[in-house]
Amino acid sequence: MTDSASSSNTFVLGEVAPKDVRVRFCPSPTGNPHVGLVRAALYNWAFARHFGGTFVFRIEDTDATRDTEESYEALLATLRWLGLDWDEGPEAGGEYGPYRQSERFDIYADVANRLLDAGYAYRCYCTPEELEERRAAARAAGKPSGYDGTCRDLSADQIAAYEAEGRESVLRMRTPDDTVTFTDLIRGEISVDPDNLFDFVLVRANGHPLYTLVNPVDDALMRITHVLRGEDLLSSTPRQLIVHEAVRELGIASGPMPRFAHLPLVTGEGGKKLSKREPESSLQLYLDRGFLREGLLNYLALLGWSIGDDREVFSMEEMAEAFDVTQVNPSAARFDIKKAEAINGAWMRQLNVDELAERMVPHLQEAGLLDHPPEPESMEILRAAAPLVQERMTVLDECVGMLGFLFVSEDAFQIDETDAAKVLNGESKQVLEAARSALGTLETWTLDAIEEALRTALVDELGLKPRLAFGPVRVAVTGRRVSPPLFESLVLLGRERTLSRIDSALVRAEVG
RNA sequence: GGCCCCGUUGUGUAGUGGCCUAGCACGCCGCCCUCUCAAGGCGGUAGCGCGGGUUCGAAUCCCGUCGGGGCUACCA
Repeated sequence: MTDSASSSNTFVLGEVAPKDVRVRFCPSPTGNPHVGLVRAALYNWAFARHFGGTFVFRIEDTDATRDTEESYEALLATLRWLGLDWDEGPEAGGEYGPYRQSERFDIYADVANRLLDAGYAYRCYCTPEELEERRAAARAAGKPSGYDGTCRDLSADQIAAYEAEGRESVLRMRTPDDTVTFTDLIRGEISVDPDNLFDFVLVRANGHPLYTLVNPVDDALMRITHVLRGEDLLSSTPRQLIVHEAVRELGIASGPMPRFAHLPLVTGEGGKKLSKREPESSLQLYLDRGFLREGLLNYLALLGWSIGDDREVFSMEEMAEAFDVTQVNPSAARFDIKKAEAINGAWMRQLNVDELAERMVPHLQEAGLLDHPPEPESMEILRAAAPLVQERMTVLDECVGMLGFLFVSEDAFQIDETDAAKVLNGESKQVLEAARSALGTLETWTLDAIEEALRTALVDELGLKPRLAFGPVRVAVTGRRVSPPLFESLVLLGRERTLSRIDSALVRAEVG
């Protein structure tokens, strides 16, 4: 280990032994998993694996009006698919469970009561309308618009009066009159003075706990040592630190305070935070297009972190080995689909061909080109075709356009109209006729024989430039101007289908 | 409005006071290779937001300024 790495470790770990590191990924199950979420999961995973610690997966489903079971399922499926394995959490268990907060409401109720009894929190009877009015006034006056403390020190009589009135109340945390300071592992010291810390709601009027309570409480109870999360949560950290201290003072939890690292936001086109409503943020989109898990993860890792050495393509094992949270770039990173595709392309080329063939199967099935399961003969063709398209694809779904001609039935075979218009015109007729007769009389259907026959007939005898010679044949047989190498394609297609497609194209050329 | 964070080519980054006339990758442009498209090779384009300090020396430290972003809920 280098000197700088060991000093960085001291800074990051403090008194925590590497194996005792505990981090968590705790999304709320609303909507589709998006790229920012996955990046956070990845960094937490890498951090845990780097130190040989524990990666906890927790579901923050405390808002019944927004959380959905589908989203929960999608979250699990996504992490599983990506290979970001968790040590504790849903379906994995663990000694600090349950890991779905909706199953922990009794715990939060107990903590809330103890906070109230000990005076760390108090009941607030302000109505939403009243709050909104005062907020607007404060804002208009150029002052901070946080809670003004109206119910902070209510007398017993006032409380009785409100209760008699039938007013509902929320539970509010009483924020101490001290500056809150903490050291962010990425950004350094951050402090907020008491004038900007306001009493915040812990429990709704309906008795359901809020994130402000459950997040720090569970982090404390689950003995989380490091919190790596998005920068959008930076301003809630001082409040959480206050709750952490309170639960420790009350003996509800013990252990060191967690250290925080706020990851840079992942932004979209306009430089704004990528919200889960925007389609390009949806992970599903990238899965459908056939991004490789290795490529997607690799690209996401690059959004805010670098492995150094002028190197960008690396495995998750290599990332875990090298990951240092203090080296994460604090500024927001823009999601660049072109770069993501380039990294994915690098992984595509790195895959062994049988693996590549396997991974193309679902995409070909989705397009109706392969059966469930695929016929053995089809798999043979696919495996033979894989090396031909491997360096021509950036995402798996491109195999549908690139290899469809090999699997489509003859009556469903279609030629791209735009390509046909450019290449299959009147002049191409003699090319196709020459190709037809050269291939028709071929004794053996092999790569060398096909190439020689075609070159002789079209290039030598007709005197055509190669691109003009092979273009019409390519379109006639594969249906597109862009295809795998022609001669190899013909070998895989077979003599019969090749000749019949050329015949069809000839008919078409005559009509056109 | 208030609070907080951030600021190296179009994008992601390397850089932690001299190795920087700022490196790498993607993108873009050109050339080579070539049966298409890719891949590959070669070359080019473009950056330390600005202004002050500190220092023999600053992309690196300090201050200010401008710009961008986040938060500002009985969401997380």
